[in-house]
Amino acid sequence: MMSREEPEASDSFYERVWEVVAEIPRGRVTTYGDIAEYLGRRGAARTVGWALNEAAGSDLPCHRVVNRNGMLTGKKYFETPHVMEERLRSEGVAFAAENRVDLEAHRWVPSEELS
DNA sequence: GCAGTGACCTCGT
DNA sequence: AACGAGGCCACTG
Repeated sequence: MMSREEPEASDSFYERVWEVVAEIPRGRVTTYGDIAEYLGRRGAARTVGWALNEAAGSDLPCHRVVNRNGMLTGKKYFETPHVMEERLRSEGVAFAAENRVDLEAHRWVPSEELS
């Protein structure tokens, strides 16, 4: 059989999530729901969070993924709760409130940015 | 194959 | 406005 190795191709839903997260530009943020909807699983926002949990500690910019309100719900899964906010601030992401980014100003929707 | 898990989302009180 | 409960979906044991 032909060994067709495609780095872009992903078998599991998790790996697809990681592919999308890896494409999030610096200084931008997206939501769990947007990623799930882009992958064709509109109700799988929780599963997206699962995928990021598996990716914790990897090179993926999982700090750029927030919930519908722009809150950093996953910050406690980082090395320290401050890492997520520090990284976002260092990238130029503005905060609308404590644990809440300015989603309107930095929102990045994969279905609109990716083909 | 069933039951449990969870970094979400929405509705009802 | 704050709190609780249910629904949704992918993965593991």
